[in-house]
Amino acid sequence: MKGRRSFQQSALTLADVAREAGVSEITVSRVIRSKGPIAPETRERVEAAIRKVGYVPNRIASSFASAGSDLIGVVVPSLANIVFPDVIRGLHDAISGRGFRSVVSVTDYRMETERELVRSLLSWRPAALIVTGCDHEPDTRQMLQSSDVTVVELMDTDSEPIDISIGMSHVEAGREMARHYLGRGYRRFGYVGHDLDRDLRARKRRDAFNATVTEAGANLVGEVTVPGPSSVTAGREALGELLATHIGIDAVYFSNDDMAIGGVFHCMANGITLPHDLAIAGFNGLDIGQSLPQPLTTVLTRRYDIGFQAGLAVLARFDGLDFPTSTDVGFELLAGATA
Amino acid sequence: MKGRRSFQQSALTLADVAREAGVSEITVSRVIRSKGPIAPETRERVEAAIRKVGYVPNRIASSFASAGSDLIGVVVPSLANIVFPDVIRGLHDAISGRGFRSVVSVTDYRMETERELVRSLLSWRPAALIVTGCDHEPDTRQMLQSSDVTVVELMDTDSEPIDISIGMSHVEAGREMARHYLGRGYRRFGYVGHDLDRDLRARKRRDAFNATVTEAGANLVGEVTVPGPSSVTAGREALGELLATHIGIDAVYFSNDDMAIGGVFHCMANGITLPHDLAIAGFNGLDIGQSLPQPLTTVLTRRYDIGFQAGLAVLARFDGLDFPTSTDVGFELLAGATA
DNA sequence: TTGAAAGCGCTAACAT
DNA sequence: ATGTTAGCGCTTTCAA
Repeated sequence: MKGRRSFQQSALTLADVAREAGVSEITVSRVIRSKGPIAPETRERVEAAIRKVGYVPNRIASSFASAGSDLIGVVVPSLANIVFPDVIRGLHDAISGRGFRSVVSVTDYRMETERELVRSLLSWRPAALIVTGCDHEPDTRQMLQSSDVTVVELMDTDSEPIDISIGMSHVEAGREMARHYLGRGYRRFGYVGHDLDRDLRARKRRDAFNATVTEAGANLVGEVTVPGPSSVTAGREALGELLATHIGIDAVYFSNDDMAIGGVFHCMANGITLPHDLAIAGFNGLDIGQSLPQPLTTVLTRRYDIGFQAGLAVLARFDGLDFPTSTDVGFELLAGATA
Repeated sequence: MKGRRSFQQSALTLADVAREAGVSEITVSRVIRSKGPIAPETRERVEAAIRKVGYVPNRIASSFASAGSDLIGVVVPSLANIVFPDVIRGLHDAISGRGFRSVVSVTDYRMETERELVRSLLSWRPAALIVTGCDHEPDTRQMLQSSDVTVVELMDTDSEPIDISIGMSHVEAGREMARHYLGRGYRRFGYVGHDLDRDLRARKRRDAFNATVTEAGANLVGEVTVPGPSSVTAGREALGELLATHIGIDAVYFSNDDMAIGGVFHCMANGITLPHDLAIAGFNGLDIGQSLPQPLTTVLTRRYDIGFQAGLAVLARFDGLDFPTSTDVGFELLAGATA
């Protein structure tokens, strides 16, 4: 059976390899890091010795000695839908080749949790810290600012960045969908969302949507928000509730595609014809929404790109290069067929 | 602007806090780790000093000194659908409270990549290494076996575990769906899948399904597999292709729910009535499939549980407790309405 | 191109 | 309840 505490490991060290190869520790170290001048012959001998004894370098020790790690701390609010996994995919594709690894933590949309995770991740002396959104507790902001690590704020470019921000304007996305609806003649609106006290970007979109339709003199007839996270099931049920309790709604804005797809399913199951009887729009542009018999009207977000750009930003900083303070990856309104 | 290389950090150390609080370094260390006896009065003084100077502990140094980290290496094949994020959610919920962090890496279903990631993660002296599946390159298996870390293999219990395995039988899942179809009188089967050379668990399900229907004397009429990863769009197109090139198929087994939901959408868009004209079944029991106007026939997998149990296994080992070598979390056939 | 010496910041083990 | 000592395995700096 395996050792229990995971700790004490194959106690092989540089010294063991050095002895085997008949060189000094520092030479082995140089070979491993491909740093400094090494005679080809020496390199081969050392590499053979490493293979022979089965040496696994100790990154804890090397990070310690060089006062910094190749870890990148990542703080996301949720892994419950595909949005943040998409971001992380993009990040990995940018950084993996350079040997960086991500340490992912999840806040569950709680600001206090974010603060503790940032504190904890900072203690790993990461090469960078990537957080979600631009709204943080004062303490969190303070820690991020006063630490010397590269900080990347993702998703949202509606506020001043701490260091580097990469994302899009959620205010603009909400406005854009409102304009789309208004342009198609819809006037009596409903909203179906999830927990807006926590998901501040969804709130921004809704507020901007509401402001825009109100300015245009249209009506906000009703709103249903579910207490928990977004899901297809929640969207389906919430639309049922909205339509049961409010009459005359001709278009519904959903907090995201998961919720909106649930709305589409409610309509399918209840003989409501889209977009004739009701218009539906979401946010994110998920593959599944575009694969529906009638493609979902939505806003395509470039989630993978956001993660990838974040990775490039970290690499640029690591290499001592400049990177723009704020990068707007933009979004695209997909007209679809549901509105 | 921020320091570029992320490295040199607020050079505060235990010594600074110790000086401020008028105690020794080890006392500060004990307060931080809540370890060993500390006078309440001393604790307060130290905590005040930590706050005053803004000390952030150095986990690299502490891991180094104590010969092991609180990091848990996680190797998954993909983050492109919700399955592995669900696993990671479960894992986080089990371990976060104890201060463990996960270092997530993605193989993209490549065995060679898995080997390199395992090698790299091992060098962090992790508290545990969590990998996906029970099929690995000989080198990988060797590294995992000879290292002293706790190894947890996820998802698949169809082979002998290296150390601890948590999952379900994919062979049994494939058989079960075949029996379900056969029991309902279907006899002419099709299969729609994604890249089976890489996704070995999907392959196990298909092979078991095929074997079972063949034993029953039923026909495997045709199969379409797409080269890339699974997706709703791919499933929709692939079913179109299958039906265009093979006649007389009355039931299709999909490699997973993403693909199957695409199949459902193809049917919706082409006037194919489920399950009268065609039966469809998937695998995973995603929320969205169950929210369809006709709930998808599928096998519910306990992904979150698998991750959570993996976390419990790691904690148990860390605490020097036993944990079962193999845990089968089982699965549940959801009859749904599409088959 | 290679090596020797020093030390990174913390914790384990052993006093007191 | 607190302190002293030693050292974890590597990299940095300086020397040869």
